[in-house]
Amino acid sequence: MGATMKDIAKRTGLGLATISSYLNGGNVREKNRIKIEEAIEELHFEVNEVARGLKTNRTKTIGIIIPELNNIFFAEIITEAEDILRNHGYATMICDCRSDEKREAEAEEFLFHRRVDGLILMPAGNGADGLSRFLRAGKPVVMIDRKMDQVDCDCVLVDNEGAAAEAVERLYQAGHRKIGMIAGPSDVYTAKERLKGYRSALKKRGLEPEESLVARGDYTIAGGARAMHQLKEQNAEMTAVFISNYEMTVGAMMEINDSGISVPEELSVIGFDNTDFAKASVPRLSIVTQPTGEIAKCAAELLLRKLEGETEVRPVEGGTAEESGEKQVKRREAGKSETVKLKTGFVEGRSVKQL
Amino acid sequence: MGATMKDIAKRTGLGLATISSYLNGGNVREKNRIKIEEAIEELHFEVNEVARGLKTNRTKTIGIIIPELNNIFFAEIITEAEDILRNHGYATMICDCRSDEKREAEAEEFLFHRRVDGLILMPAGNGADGLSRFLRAGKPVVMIDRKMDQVDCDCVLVDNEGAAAEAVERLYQAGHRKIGMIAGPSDVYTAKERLKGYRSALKKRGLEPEESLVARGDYTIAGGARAMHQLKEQNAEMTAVFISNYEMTVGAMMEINDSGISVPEELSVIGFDNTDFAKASVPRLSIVTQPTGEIAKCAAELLLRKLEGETEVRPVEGGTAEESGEKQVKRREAGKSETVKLKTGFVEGRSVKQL
DNA sequence: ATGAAAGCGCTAACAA
DNA sequence: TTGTTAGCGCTTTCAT
Repeated sequence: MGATMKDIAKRTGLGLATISSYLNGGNVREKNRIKIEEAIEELHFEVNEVARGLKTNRTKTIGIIIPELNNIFFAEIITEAEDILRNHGYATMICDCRSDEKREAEAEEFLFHRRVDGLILMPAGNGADGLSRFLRAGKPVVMIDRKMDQVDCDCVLVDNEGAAAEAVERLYQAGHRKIGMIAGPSDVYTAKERLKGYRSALKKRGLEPEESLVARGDYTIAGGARAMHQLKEQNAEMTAVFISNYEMTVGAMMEINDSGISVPEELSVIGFDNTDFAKASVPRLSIVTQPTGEIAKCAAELLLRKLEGETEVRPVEGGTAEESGEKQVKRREAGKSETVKLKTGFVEGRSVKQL
Repeated sequence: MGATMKDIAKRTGLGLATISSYLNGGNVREKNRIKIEEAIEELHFEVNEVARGLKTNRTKTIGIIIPELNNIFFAEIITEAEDILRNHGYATMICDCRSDEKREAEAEEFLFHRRVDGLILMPAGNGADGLSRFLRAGKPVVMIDRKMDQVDCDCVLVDNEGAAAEAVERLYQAGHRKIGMIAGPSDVYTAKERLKGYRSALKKRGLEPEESLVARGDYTIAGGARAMHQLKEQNAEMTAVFISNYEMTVGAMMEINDSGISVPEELSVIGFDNTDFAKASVPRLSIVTQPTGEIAKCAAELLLRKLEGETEVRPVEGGTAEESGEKQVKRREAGKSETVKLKTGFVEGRSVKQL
């Protein structure tokens, strides 16, 4: 086993409190400081954060629960969040629950037992029971990409409705009138919002949303391909399609390519997420993008603010200062839960034809 | 604060040891079991794994250090590894070091202070100093996708050389003779191996590897695009190209599309990794694939075996039994470090033209 | 500025 | 089977 503070104390002839004080940046006489540092060096001492956590009741660890790590949208958020949190001394324990409610509940319990100080989660299910233990224990929870009315916690959302509406409006502007949509699962928050945006954009232009123009996918590649197939079968006159998440965009493109449809000549396409794929597609895809970095930043900051007791959360070094003009903060109850809704972006490609 | 074992003891009138015994699956009289369970229920007791970890000196936590979480290859490995480890009661702390040696060293220190029981890492740098503390403390380390002779720890590798050679051989078989390669950074282990494979495959066929046919990328999208550009500039007669990682494949495809080169008519292409992208490309890309699931499984199992003291590591439920025929285990020193080298796969697309 | 001592929530002897 | 007790390595009063 490694050396402990006790060993350092013995070695230097100093008391435990002095060592502790030194380790925590307290004042120590110069002479002693040197002695301590020598002892630490010789004994290879390294603090035991576990013991510290037990004593202070703060593990400096954040739990993150996501539906799929193996998904660029989530992975990007995690990368950024982990970076910010670690810069503030917090470790992150990530649990991938494979979009499964049961696994999600297990992850909540698992992380609670490990006494994480806070939680960032993107719920797969709708049940929020598992969160109660965190809330009861006064541990902050930030929800991402989903909104649950029964739960009182901070939320970081994206303007999904607006994003979908914008995509449709762009297609309308380009002269399209028969605009299809590949929608997501009817029980997923973001999917509902995006569908709402599609419909409202059409209505705004006096077009009646036709049921046949909406195909349900399940946010997977295979589902996207199926939905695309169905859409073409049912709508010979359709000239454009809006696909409402990344995986389905990939699937739809596969189907489009396989069936020899040429984009944008025969069909205009607006996809979702992942600039890389969009850029490498032929032709370059026009897509709605989500501000993954901003999402992570907001979530981490919301959490840190509660954790550090509302004291200033220093901006992470190197973080670009004021790009947050696009942030709309909506306070719900003073001092209580906050909901932040972020704007989406749009990357222009060559997959939309001007009619 | 939540209830502790002491509270349960008081509430039931039993001793601490009895509660502990109950919690750890020991024998407790039926009557008492019920009393304990009632108390746990009423007091909302949940074990404190931090305290347990302090006492037992085992945190049941594994550290994972990777160059980029935001990278499908790594993300897939993590997903799988996290799943297996959690099924064995281990949490995972993931540190993304952004391919930066300094961050990597920080991560090692960070995780050690948190007393992780073991480490899985894919080193960004070549310095292995940070690992010594783990090795000295007797904590198992498994290295993935990289081999460092100075370090004595388990390794899980992929037959990179063989994979590259196979790709080149396929191009040769299709009649190509001027075969280019987009290689990775000259200081990265996998990149070196893949380049070696390219060269040996050519030599085997009596072709002398020409320097101009190899362009160096840096394993990024932008680098892949640049390398592709350079390759075409320098080699008008080149009829095929092998691209040696996923990001560069995306970049190269972007460049190819932008410059109007048609695949495979004018140029045959074999890419690397990520089946989804390959399938959604036009035409479908032929690619070398890496067995991410197997890599994760091997790494996790190697770790668990050391952790659980060489006792049987139960296969995770649902894991397909004997697909491991392709696994070549090479013992280096009995009972000491093991190196596992896994075979790559190949997905046939339509990006290679038969000449 | 430094030391002594108590205790965070748990496990593990050892006794009973 | 169950209870008592002593720590795991640290922080934190409270003295000095």
